[in-house]
Amino acid sequence: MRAAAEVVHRQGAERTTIADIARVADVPVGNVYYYFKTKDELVVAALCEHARQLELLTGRLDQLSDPRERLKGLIQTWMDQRDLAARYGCPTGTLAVELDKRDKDGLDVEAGRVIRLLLAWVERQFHELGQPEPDSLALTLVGAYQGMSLLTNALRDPSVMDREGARLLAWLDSMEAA
Amino acid sequence: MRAAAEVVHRQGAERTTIADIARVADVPVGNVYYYFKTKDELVVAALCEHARQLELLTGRLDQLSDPRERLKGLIQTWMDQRDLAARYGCPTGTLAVELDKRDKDGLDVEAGRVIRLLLAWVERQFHELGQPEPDSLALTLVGAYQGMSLLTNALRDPSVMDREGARLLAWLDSMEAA
DNA sequence: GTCTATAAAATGATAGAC
DNA sequence: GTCTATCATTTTATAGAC
Repeated sequence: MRAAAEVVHRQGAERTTIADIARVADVPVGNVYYYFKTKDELVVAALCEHARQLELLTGRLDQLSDPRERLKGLIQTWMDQRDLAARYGCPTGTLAVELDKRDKDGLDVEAGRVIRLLLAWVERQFHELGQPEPDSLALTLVGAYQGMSLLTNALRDPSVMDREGARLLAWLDSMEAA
Repeated sequence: MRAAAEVVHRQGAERTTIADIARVADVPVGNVYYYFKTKDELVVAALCEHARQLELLTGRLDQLSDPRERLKGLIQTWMDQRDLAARYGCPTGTLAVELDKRDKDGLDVEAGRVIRLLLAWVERQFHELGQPEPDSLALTLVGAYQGMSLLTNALRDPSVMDREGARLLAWLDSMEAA
């Protein structure tokens, strides 16, 4: 699953072959099919791995007492991954983009689920901050992150992440506490 | 080229076969290869088609005398395409995400070029508005668009585009003229 | 230039020995 | 549970008639 998440992030779901994942996981190709009946199940596994990473992160941030500091910690984590983002973009966002092109199979919905997880956590922080429209603010913050990840990636320029990240931090600081 | 742009937007570059494009263009598969030696050349063609559309749009907007109105017209155009964005995302952005996963072939750079085209035009408008850091503002505006397109698409919810678009319009209106 | 038929390659998936 | 060998399918790309 870890290999799947890593390779799918780097190469994209469609370009990734079972052989690619098997090589990174250091097992023969046939063996993969003992645990995952289809390639799509591997993609779901990659998605779950990202969800798990997100829960680990928000769990750590929840230790902080101030919701504003939690949000700033989230943004700082994103900024710390600027180089990875410049090369391969946000793992969840880029995978969602790819899966959203599909019909029929419910994989497109799966990708949305991880993003909803992030949105819900961010919304909770804004709510605790006493903001009047926490859902809209969450949309703006997560949207800004996905947008700056995409531009960082498309322009191959990590400094985009720094500049936009700094703007978001200042934005949070400028908010009135309730 | 029009068929390529359309199908690649809907299905993504990797999932799109030459046969898919040929069917939409209503020509036999073999004929496609008379004009495009490889599949990648078709992807480049789709990209050029998007660049052409962008130039048509900015050309129309340049007729407006006020740069602020030009930017608002751009955002309004994006909002008008909310339903397409909810189903398939931003044509240029989603294609860029996919091509950025590649190595070696220079196709990843090609995708960045179209986005740079948009960034440059937006930056020019902010410059004419007398804003001190037009490049940063352009990054913020285009980033916001890419982010809200991705969320609109991942959540399959056109209203995301409305809410975030309205926020951007208000943001533009709140800017001091120079 | 247009089209049909087909070659060539890549890759998802399985069978069966161990 | 692990691994090798292989099948079956899809898809890129080409050959050659018209």
